[in-house]
Amino acid sequence: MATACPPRHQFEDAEWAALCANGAPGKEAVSRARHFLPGEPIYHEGDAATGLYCVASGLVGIRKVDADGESMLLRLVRPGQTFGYRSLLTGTPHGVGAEALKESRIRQLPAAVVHKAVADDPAVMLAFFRRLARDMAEAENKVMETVTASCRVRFLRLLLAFGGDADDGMGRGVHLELPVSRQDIASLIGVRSETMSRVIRVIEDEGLARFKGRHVDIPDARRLAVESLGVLAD
Amino acid sequence: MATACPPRHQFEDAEWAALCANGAPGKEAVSRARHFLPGEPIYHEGDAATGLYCVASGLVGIRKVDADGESMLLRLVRPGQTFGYRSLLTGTPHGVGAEALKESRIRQLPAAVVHKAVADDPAVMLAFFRRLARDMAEAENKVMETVTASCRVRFLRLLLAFGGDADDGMGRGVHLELPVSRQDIASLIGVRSETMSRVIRVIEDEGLARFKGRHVDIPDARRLAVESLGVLAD
DNA sequence: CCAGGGAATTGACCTGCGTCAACACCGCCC
DNA sequence: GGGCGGTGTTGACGCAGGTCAATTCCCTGG
Repeated sequence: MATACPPRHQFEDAEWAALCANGAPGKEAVSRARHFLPGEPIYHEGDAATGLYCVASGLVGIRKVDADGESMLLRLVRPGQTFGYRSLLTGTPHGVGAEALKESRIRQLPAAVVHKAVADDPAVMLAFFRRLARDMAEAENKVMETVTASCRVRFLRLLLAFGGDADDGMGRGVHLELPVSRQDIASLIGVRSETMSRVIRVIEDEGLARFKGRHVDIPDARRLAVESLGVLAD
Repeated sequence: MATACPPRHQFEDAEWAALCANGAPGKEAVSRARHFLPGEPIYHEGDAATGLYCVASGLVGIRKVDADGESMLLRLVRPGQTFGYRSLLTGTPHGVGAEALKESRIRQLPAAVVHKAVADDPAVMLAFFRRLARDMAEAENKVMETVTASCRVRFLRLLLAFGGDADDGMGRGVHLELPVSRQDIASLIGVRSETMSRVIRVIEDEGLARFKGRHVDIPDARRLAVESLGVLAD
């Protein structure tokens, strides 16, 4: 998946663009923006939907807690992406919670505006469907991975998803920044934070990557990509 | 709308009903039916979508294989439910495969008919969105479960989902039939079949249920439901 | 500058589940 | 009947990763 995306920070999602184009010419009029601090919840599991959200800047995490209070980070929502559309469109309570992971600026579109846009233009609904289909595919991959792949492999794949695949071709050496805390990373791949530490240590010892705070240096991205495929005994 | 088939086995899904009402008055004309034997594939991962499917009778499994060839059963599709709509509507190749788990009768609606129905009536798209939202919620639950719950608990929950919660109130004693082989059950909860056998043995020893072939007797459904919540101390 | 608190790391220990291998069961065809 | 492939069961064993506890690191506020 080669991603060529320089201007990626604004309205890259089709449905949000459609909504703004459709809902109102002066989109600033209907879309309010709010500020959230790290850890601050945007909505809780079980809440009724009140609108549609879009990350203007910062980072949002979609979280779910199960019966025994165990919580897990299901996915990240990056700048330009919308979220909260599912329960808004189905009219059911949120099945997951959303919270700011970094200081974030979140645009919100009132439910009425969204419903009007959906009613006015059938293409909007299709755009949301596509978005949900992508999320669904990712969820299915996640199920497979957590069952079949070791936590080491899952972490390597996450690194790639974070941009470790941005190989500069020959410059040899990729640098990236972890978007969230290690605890959250652990939660994303479904392991304890202690295990996360150990895995990172092993990966450093193998020379696959170096970790300093949230900075990661990957000397050989190609090798890391190969390792991320799992131990398929050559 | 209920013409051809017996009581509950037909068109219970909103979107399929809408399609038939909408697409053609004489629906038998557009909806072809085919027979599949157990294990027979309906479509493969990576195939392009050619139409929409609905289980008239039998049972269908949605399967996914990962890079190393490991395969896993993601969910079951029961009579009356549609499947294959996702890649049809997004225009992308199937991300998962579908196969008959029992001898099955599958109705198929050509892509053109579905697209016309979607274009004619916006409510159809919404119905599909709702369906996908339900599937997505289940996928998210599955992710959580595989990470947090033991395989014993996951199996108990699956039993409940299979109808073990059909408590007759006072008659004390629920009987149900496993819809698939033990290998497939193992695959559904993401464990090896050997582990599956052992878990079943433990559950029998605890007196939670008795297994004979595909028949299961649950003496105390309430107790099983409690156990399925996990080992939350005292 | 130090104190305090959360994040991260490390160690010791234990167990759930995968793996490998052997075996039992059960329908099916010759 | 007798071999036989597929499905399920059982045993022995190893290890990945969870758990508990102690320690260090880092950041922020006084």
